[in-house]
Amino acid sequence: MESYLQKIIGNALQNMGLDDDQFPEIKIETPRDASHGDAATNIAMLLAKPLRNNPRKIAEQLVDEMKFDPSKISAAEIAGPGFINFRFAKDYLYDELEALLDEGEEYGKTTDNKEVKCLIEFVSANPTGPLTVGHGRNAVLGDTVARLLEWTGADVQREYYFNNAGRQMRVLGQSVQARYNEIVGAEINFPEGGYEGSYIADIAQELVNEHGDKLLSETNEKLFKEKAEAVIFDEIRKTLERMNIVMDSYFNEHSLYESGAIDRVIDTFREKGVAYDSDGAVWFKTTAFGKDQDTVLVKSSGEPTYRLPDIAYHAEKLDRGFDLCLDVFGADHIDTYPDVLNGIDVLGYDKSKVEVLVYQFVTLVKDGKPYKMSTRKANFVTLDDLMDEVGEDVTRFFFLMRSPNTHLEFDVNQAKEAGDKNPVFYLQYAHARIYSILRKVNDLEPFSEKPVLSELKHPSEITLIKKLLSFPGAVSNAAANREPHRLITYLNELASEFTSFYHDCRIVGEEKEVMHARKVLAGATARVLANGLTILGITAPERM
RNA sequence: GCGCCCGUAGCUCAACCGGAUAGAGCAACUGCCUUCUAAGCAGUAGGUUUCAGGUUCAAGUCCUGACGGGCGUACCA
Repeated sequence: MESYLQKIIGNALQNMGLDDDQFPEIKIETPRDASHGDAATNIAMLLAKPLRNNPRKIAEQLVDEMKFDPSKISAAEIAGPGFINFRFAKDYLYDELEALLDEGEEYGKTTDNKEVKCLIEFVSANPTGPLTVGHGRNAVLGDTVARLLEWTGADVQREYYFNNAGRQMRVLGQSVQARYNEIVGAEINFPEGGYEGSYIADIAQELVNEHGDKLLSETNEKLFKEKAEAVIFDEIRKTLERMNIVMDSYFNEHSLYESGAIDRVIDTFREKGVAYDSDGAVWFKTTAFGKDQDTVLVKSSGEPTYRLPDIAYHAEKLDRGFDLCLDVFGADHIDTYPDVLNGIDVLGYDKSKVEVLVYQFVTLVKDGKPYKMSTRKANFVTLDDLMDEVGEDVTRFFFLMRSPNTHLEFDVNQAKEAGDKNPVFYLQYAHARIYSILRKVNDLEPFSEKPVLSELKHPSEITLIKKLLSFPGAVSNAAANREPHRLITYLNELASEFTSFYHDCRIVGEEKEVMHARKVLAGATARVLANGLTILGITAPERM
């Protein structure tokens, strides 16, 4: 419809004696207020200055010149300072509704990102402990953006990047070793800044069960570390699965050292003159890119900082042939992003293929009070705990509810409410309610013939149809902005339009043709709700 | 100090590329269950979009400055 309108407006402008390059892009938007029609353009106002004419006069002339198909557009009106408002013909709505029904589970898919090979890296928590609420937003956001991209035609790979070689992992191994020693009654050497969570003791206990006290002879933490990593990763995978998230690949940072990718970055940086030695360390000349200070790539101890593998990792991803590499991370990592982009740029990659999705922090609120969390101090709330308490659907929904770049207040009390205080149920309830009606109608009346959709003419029916038809646009808008909450906003509006229809128009007991058409409309609504909830990774129950 | 994000109803937040009368939910108030699910619906009330300038036909949205909050600013990840 949008391209159709652009075409007829373009033709009209040419009839007025303007060439293609003499007028700006014709933008079609949906007016906020339904009384302003179904689509509008501001083109007359944009032309007011170049044509040195009153926008309303231009609009009048345009409408005179415009030739539209009455089976698609029923009216074009001039309003306000010079908007041209269009109204869709009912026949158009019925045709599109029929197309929606044909597409079924596929309805809402677009080709915006067709042929785009995309890698999205998210979660990427090192295996030092269970996933926490903080990781939750990352996980759900990443997965849902992945789903949105898939719905718009992209080929998406989900990747988890981790590091099992650093200092933190060593401390983790030492922490487990200390607990092991504690259990078998030997001397405890709990490391400074060690991990205090109870899961550490659980892992140690497992080792005791498997090996008794034979591991007392271990001189370093290696074995303990490996066990901890295996156990923790297993838990992380389970937690993700519970949230409907399945990774396609796990990428170990360490492989970048083995493949020589790290050395190649340093070498190239030296060649290009953006790396130098000083005080025993290797520095990246980030001041050349506008930063206040240069940045250390390799510490004087010989250990690289995380920036170096980050750069090598992004180069590696682009080597794998992705058109788009998305990173999801919290606001605290924002500073590394420019370094990585500048780094791969120096290496000769197209940095426009790398895009970062930053989200702000989550505050867990319970009984009106915020929680402070740290994995190391073990005063965190795990994602599993949260899901146990409020459920998987609610957890996903709450993480997606807000724009990624605002702080998220996760109110556990509100999330726990099974009733009207909880926004998740509103969508699920509308879906279940439709199924309840459909069950009833199917019992009463088996419909074999095609519905007569033109029976749908009540304002609530028409409004609902229009809302259903804007679903693909809502998906593509959410995908383009990488903002799942936009889809939630849409689904809330849809559920609300449905309840108005439910309120105004009965289905069961109506005259046969009307009942049939309304049943089909309700079914289409359930379809769109289900498709939307699928994108969000939330179930669409048939009974509640 | 510098960089990034944010400031919208009592609270939590929407508002697509700058568009027409700034919208929801919660909380408050008034009604509605012998009729398809009341986890719902209809309605009332609630706003100088933090402030001051600027850009233009049009600013919550863009620019400058101030104020307030978050995060970062490590030879930590």
